[in-house]
Amino acid sequence: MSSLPGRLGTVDPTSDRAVFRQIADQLREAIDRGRFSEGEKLPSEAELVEHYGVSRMTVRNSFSVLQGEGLVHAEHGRGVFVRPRQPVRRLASDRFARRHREQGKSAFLVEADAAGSHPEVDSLEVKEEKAGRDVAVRLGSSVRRVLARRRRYLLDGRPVEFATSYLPIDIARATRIAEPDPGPGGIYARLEELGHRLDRFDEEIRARMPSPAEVRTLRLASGVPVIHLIRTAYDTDGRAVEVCDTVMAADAYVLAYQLPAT
Amino acid sequence: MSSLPGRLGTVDPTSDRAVFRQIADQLREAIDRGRFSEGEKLPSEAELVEHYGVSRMTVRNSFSVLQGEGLVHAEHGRGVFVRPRQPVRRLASDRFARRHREQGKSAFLVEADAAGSHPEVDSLEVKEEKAGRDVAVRLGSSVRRVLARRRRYLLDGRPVEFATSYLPIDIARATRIAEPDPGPGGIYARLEELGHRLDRFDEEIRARMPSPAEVRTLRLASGVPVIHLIRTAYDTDGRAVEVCDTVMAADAYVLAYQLPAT
DNA sequence: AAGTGGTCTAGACCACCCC
DNA sequence: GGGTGGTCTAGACCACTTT
Repeated sequence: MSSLPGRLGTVDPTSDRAVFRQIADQLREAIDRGRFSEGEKLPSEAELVEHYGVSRMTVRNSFSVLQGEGLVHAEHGRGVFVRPRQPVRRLASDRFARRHREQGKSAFLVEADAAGSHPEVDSLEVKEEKAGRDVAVRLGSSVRRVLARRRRYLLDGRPVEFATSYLPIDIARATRIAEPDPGPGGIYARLEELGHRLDRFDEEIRARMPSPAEVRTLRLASGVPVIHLIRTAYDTDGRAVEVCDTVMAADAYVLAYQLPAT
Repeated sequence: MSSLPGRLGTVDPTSDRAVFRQIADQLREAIDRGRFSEGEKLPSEAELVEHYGVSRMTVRNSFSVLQGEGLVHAEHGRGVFVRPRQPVRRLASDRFARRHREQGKSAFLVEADAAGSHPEVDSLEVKEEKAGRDVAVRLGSSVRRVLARRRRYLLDGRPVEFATSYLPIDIARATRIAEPDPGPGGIYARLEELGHRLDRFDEEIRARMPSPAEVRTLRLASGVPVIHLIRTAYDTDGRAVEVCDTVMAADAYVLAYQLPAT
């Protein structure tokens, strides 16, 4: 006989709770209690069909519940696995402090190296374009054209973040900012050299399910939301000099802020 | 004939892309382009079965894709509807500033009133308990027992946030903090009166799919993630005096932080 | 070749909502 | 009562992974 009865119970077809929910409940509890550990393969659909005496669609339905919760993921031809918790990248609110800018390398690379991960940046694209609505609202409606700097960040080969910086064209055109490599300290260092001493950042944070495009770009498993962060940088004249739009795989990030209790 | 051809196309069963994904793509695009507006009912399963010439499960499968993306929600016996954008509550990083504490009412009530919404707080529970691991880590491992203050926040009848404050028992026991109504300015005002002048807050932000319990408590639609915020308050002695664990319906919130570019 | 999940069909019965 | 979504069955064929 199957060894499943040891880890899973039975279902009650007469219960008010749908059978596929009962199965999902049992699998969820087994995972929570560690009876299936991270990365471990769950019983196959066929095994569960046999164990519970239900049709295959019922079993698949219960898997889809767990996938929606981000608890498991399916691999075609291999099985359904307990989703391992991802290595988490911690983003501190002082990550743009001037003192971190003095070194040559970007915050992302330095940080990841320190954490023992292998960081990469790809899909670098720098181009002029028309400011979208969200960008124009934040840079000021007089800004029609912007320089957009897009890049994707990867950790140990896994895409974790996709970011686009938008800068008013009158500030960025024909400067080092418009080049793929903006040089040591990144674009913030260049902005300050251009006379735009940075004064403060506004950050807006939302969370939502990803669009199909985001699922592709970040290779997101089902049941993984994204954190959408929009940062606006202001210089000491109060002018918005950059809007950075960042979409992060939520299972890879913790954002940390330190606030004074003024 | 059905009037659907005007808003929806046809599918290609020989395509590599699964039929239910093609249908989901078309519905998504129609929604994005406003051919179905917020709150509007999508064609019924039966209509789509007829229009596309596929089985009902295929249509349902495409609906479930869109539900997972948080784009639509189904109402039993009524239909499938385009999810309206929720009224959004903006949480500013200075919401705990001392100047906001002088008034009598809680930040939540004042803010919501100002925004023209009807705020409520319920499920108020105040009790002593053993500090959980996450709480003990932040309050300091010497803190074994805590006072827990739980409450749920609603906006216009919709639950949007569930929060629990944990305070070291030696600070909170037998004070106004241990009462359901902690009085004007809330527990932070009481903490300061007790000699714990607040110095700073640490906030950690994560996003993930909700647990079944959170789905119930916040009456979350499928495809809506939660924002999980853990705030630790420190007094001027550097002691952690409160940990507040907050779970928010992600579609109801934007978190806003203002950071100095030091 | 065997086992796995991915897609799809064609039905069935039920529970809920609205007229 | 008629329309809607919710659940479930019992098959079928396919694509992918592993042996």
